[in-house]
Amino acid sequence: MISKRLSELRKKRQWSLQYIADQLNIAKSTYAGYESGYRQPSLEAVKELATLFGTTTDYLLGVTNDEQPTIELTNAAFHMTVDGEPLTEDEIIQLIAFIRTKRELEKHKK
Amino acid sequence: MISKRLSELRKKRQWSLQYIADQLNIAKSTYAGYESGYRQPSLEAVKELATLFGTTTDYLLGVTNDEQPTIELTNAAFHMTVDGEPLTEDEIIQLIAFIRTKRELEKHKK
DNA sequence: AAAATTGTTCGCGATTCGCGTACCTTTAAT
DNA sequence: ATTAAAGGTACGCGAATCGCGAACAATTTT
Repeated sequence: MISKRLSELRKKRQWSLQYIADQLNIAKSTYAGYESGYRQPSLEAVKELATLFGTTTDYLLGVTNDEQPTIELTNAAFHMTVDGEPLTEDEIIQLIAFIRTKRELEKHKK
Repeated sequence: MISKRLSELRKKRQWSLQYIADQLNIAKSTYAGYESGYRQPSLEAVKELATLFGTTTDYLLGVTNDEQPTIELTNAAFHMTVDGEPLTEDEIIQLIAFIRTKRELEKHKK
């Protein structure tokens, strides 16, 4: 799974194997091994690759299929901030209501 | 890092080494090695551990420090949904404005 | 078409894995 | 209090896997 993800991400960015190897300070053949599935990257390498590609380790490992995670706001199983300030329970509720109301209005406009 | 995280999460849940070992189908000593730092789990094991603990691999690996990720809404580097429907760019902008305005009003109320 | 860059594969030595085992500590049962 | 059971820690062993360098093919650049 990770080999597929790495290969996709690298090609999308048009980066060479050598470039990535240089960024992580590993041999080209080592990184090539990750993509071919011949080798598995260390946990440390996985972290660095996620950072380099601007994605999450969950995506690289295939825990999730979203390169940028998708968040369902009605499941408050996570924390949100605006301008660094955490949202309160109430604010989240109002926010969801705001979106729902707006959508309801749009629907009738048609 | 991962050893520290695993240890914390397990203790918080009051699970035994054996219990986790059974869940992942590995030897108790193998999992114990993860917590002591004597061994590193395979990528597959990391995935399963994240699922078992209901957290993310990013947290286990120390990419993030939030067991439940914190999302800054003004960085739209991710996707959001309400009732399964993705939010549009505009909706996000309005939503942030909504929160900011509300906070501004609160401030003056005091 | 020659040179340079990129990508693929593989053998080697070194490292690290997972397991079983042994042992100590803590908890539960009698 | 004594014993049994369960939880936790440490380590040796054989097997598996790592990272690297090297050799070579494929592609791109000059």
